[in-house]
Amino acid sequence: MQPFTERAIEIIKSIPPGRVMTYGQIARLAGNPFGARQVSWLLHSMSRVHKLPWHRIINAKGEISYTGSEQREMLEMEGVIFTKNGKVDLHTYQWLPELTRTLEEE
DNA sequence: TGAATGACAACCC
DNA sequence: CGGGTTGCCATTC
Repeated sequence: MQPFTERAIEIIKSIPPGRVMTYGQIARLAGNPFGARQVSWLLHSMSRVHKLPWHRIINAKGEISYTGSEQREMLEMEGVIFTKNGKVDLHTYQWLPELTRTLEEE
């Protein structure tokens, strides 16, 4: 298992409810600036054994990629509001592990 | 071993 | 803003 994978998993697991992250964001934090695709691969591959909040991972456009799942509903259930375009306001809901506690304290 | 694929991203038109 | 193209990386056939 590569460090990238482990770190990515750690990051994903650290995403609190009602928050989302983009593939690229995770990839960079995990050490692979261009590993956005590996994150997606990682997700549907590892989510089987690991209990990862895969539904909190969306693309850079703030939209759901894997339509055909209940991802959207799951997020809405956690308090994420979708625009009429079916997108998420990243500026509001994107999770930033770097800053954390300071900003997100309500 | 080489080619194709993927729950993406950035860029260009 | 939408659609098409290119780039990057790891996995699978």
